[in-house]
Amino acid sequence: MPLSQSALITKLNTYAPLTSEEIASLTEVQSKPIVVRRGKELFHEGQHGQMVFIVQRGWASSYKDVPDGGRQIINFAIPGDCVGLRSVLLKESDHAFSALTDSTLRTIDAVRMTQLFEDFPRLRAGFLWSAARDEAMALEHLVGIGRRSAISRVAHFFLELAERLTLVGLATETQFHCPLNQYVLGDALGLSAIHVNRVLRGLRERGLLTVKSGVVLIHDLQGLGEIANYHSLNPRSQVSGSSQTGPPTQSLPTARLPNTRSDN
Amino acid sequence: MPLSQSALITKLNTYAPLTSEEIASLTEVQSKPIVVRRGKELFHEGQHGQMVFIVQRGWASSYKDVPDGGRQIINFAIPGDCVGLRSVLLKESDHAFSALTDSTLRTIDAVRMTQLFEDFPRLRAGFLWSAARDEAMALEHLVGIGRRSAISRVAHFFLELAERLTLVGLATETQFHCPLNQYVLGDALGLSAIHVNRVLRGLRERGLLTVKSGVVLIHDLQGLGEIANYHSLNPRSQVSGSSQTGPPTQSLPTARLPNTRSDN
DNA sequence: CGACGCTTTGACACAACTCAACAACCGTGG
DNA sequence: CCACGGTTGTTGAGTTGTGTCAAAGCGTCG
Repeated sequence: MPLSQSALITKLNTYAPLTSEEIASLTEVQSKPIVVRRGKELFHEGQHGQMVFIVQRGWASSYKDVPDGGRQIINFAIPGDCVGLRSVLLKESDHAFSALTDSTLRTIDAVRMTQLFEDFPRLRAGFLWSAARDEAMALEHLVGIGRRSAISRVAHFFLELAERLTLVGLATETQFHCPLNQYVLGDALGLSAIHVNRVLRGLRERGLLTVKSGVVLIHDLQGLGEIANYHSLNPRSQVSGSSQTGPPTQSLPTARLPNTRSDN
Repeated sequence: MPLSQSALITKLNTYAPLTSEEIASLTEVQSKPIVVRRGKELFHEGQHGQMVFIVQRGWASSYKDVPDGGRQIINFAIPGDCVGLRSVLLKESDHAFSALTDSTLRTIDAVRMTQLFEDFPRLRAGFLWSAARDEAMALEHLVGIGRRSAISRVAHFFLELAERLTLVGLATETQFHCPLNQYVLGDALGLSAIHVNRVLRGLRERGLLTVKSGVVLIHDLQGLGEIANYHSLNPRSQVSGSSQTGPPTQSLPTARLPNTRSDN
């Protein structure tokens, strides 16, 4: 069984060990591998998406277009990731999904997915748990864009990416391949591509991280963790961004409580 | 049955009509109403939150603190809203949750919730659908903060709020009560309170919207919809922000595709 | 070789933040 | 009744982070 196939299983196993029957059924409901070229739109916002995609090889992204011509990337999907669960629940997709590189994916039809979940409640629980985890990442993303400086955002992004890639064996402690150019990074981080460039230069000059021809080198995990104030998704591999070190990059406003009675 | 109690049921009914047995059980698993003062923290980030909160009266907020002293509000909970489902799935909460006004809530214990979902799959489906809807809102929020100008964000925020409040009978077409001060708004919208003030002035001067002593008055729904580029959560009550009208407030960068082959 | 995609840099503009001060409002207590 | 402090809203002046525009450098590939 190829790595990328087992990636999803490994992930679900983290939640609760799967029986061989569950694994067999999960494999069985999946379509044959689909190979797509980079740029291929798998589904668009508003589409009545009745299927889930599982990435086996390559990178993809979930995003929303804004009418002014820009877009916001919500999440990058890497091998082992499952995209579109929420779209199935909502009957129509609230975001678009495209391949960033040439990729291989499998799909699961919504109906078969539903059936699978009825037959194997533990699989349902596992998928829900995985979806909850993705949502937690999206929230962290929200906080980053809303309340963190550009440099902190970028540092945070690469740390999270490194951790995710490590989980599926696509990164070592200090380096990984990353096919995202600065335009794409900008769209993900809510920055202009040019500013991404400046921030990357800053990180490079501080000796923290280098991005060169599609390869990310992490020179100073600790230092990055401090700038990013990164908290690992996995409790064990905590980077421990010491919360009191260094001058705050930027001080941000704290809200006082509203002083209103409830009269609803 | 008080309005606020029926709000959740109404919401779930939108997904699929509930039987009286389902309604009875849903009511039965809930705790007695809990009355809290404004500022009360219901749970904090990282807490092993084994319960779900349902707001009956008052306003609350989900948020994450950032170490620099700022925070990002993820969502406001209004009567009928259910908070903490994801926390139950993840075993620990990825955000904090506090009352913004004096409020009344009910809780559902995680264990009883699980049992309820096993007994009534349609209730489970309803809750999941509701959660998916909340997440769709959070994503829209993400896009707003990442890719929209301040004025567009604020306009969008109030339109969405108006729609949500209308659904539970707490707003009319043109006005509603809103206990959020400018500091809180800033924390939600990724802006400083002072800038919120300036943006509100802008909206007022354009004759679009007024906020005065806790009451929001919408003067020009159409105009707001255009600035916000708002798309209704409910397909029927579309505000139809005409996508081609007016000069773009701000033009934003579009990413080109990365030119990298997949070699994962 | 030229075309293309991507990165890098500089100069400049502007949106949003900070600091500081003041005004309006409200409940409390003298 | 008025003085008071606390909270919130308003405004101005100055700063800064980030976006825009423009141009050049540099691999890679056909």
